[in-house]
Amino acid sequence: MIRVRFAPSPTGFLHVGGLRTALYCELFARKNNGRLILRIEDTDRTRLVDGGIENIISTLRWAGIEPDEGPYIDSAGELREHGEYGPYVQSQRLDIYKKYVNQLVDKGYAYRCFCCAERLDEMRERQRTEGGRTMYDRRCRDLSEEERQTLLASGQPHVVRLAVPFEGTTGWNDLIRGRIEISNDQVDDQVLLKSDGFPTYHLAVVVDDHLMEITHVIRGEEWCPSTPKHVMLYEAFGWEQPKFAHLPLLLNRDRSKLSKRQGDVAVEDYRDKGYLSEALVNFVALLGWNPNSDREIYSRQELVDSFDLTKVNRGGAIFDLEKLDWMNGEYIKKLSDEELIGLAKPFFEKAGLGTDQEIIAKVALLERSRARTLSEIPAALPFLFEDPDVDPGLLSWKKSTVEIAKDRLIGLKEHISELEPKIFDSRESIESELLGFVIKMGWTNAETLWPMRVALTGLSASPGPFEVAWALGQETTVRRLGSAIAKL
RNA sequence: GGCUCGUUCGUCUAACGGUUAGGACGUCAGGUUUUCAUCCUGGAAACAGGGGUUCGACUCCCCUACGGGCUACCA
Repeated sequence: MIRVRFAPSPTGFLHVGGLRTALYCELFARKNNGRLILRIEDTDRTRLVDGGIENIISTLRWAGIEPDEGPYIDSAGELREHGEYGPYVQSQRLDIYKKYVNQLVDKGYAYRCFCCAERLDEMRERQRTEGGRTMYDRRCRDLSEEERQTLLASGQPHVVRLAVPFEGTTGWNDLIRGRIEISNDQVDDQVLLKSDGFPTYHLAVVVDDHLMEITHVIRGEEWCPSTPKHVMLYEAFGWEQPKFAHLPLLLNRDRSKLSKRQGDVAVEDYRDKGYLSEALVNFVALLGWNPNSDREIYSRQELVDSFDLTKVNRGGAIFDLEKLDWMNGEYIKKLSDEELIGLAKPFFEKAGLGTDQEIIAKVALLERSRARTLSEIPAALPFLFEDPDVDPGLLSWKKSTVEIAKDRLIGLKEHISELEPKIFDSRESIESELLGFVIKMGWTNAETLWPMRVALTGLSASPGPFEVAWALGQETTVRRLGSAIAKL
């Protein structure tokens, strides 16, 4: 049984890079009929954020990622856990780590270190000025049993460090990168247990992955340098190692690791800007991997079916919004009317444009071919909410005359004001009615439709006049035609 | 600085060692259209550089350059 985990820290929001990692974990699990585990790595108490766990869970859910095990939010909004391998929150597993770290100390794979922060800082400072690598000098590794007992008895705070072998090399076969080997003399005597009794990432990740029977560790490339430490821990414990797959990073435009400051990195930022979760997921899935076909748009099932971890790229990918915008527009076009209206509604409320279902529906449907994000829909058609200030100079079509514009507007106004109100009930009926009228009158499209559109919208670019008339309704349409005529 | 990973159009990417190096976004030019958007057609645009290996290298090896990551009692 394949078991993969997504193991974020609850630091306040889900990073889009984290979303991609979670997605690849999910695709891999589903493809192989395995299980996806969510584990919360909250061993750094200084970076905890209230509600961080709930935020991760709900954001993953928004993206359509539902772990099989781990913390979840029940229908009553309570945080609970499911699965046989819990607890799935590391801060609730402290006793477990303590037990295993003691095993390591007993067997000589780890040792207690009493060095204080000041000494470590000084040491690194000196190492830096000497131009070499900055690593713990292993002073406490050589403490005699007597010295150690004395320090321990004195209540001196201490950490537990991994006793890295002095010689040799440690490596692993990365599913994405192939064999990676690192000389042991480059590996620091990593702190495993902090003086506050919390484990560091390195200890906790190995213990938990083993206990939770994780078969594949899928994580970001930034973990490559510390993977030898993890391999050493597996060896020290005598545990079978999982397979490792290190994903390429998501990058800023300047090719540095994707970060705040250079744009939005929180998934919720994209949600709030009006990106559809399907679009964001589709986009992010194709950053670093693709199904080797000429298509760009894939359903979730298609992604699952074609996913292949070993085909993931090795180079980092710039998170470029232009293509995301296009893709989001494609997804908006595919939405049903009901879906589009439902999704657009919150953005109207946020823009302070009310919750009038009818007007939201009209705006959303008029904008669907234009919109790249949901948030730009409410602001796109201001003339639906109040009468525009029409520039008289704009009213006649560029290749026509003011006289013709005025004549057409008068004709349209008279005709429209005499129409049965129910013709305005549907977009199709009003469009075919007015189109038929223009043809019957023998008017050419341009010299008629341009003035009408400008009279109704005041804009040089907007949706077509008939659909705008439908959206405005009979009364407003007639009124605006009237005030435009008065300006000519 | 040390260690390590990477490098195909501007961007995301495809290409059993044999292709006019393909697609998509963006861009440019046309077309459809009352305008914008949509839609259609077409164009420009890439194998980082140098050595090998090979009958033949984008594909394999080495070097260089450039870029990234890591270098915490953070993950």
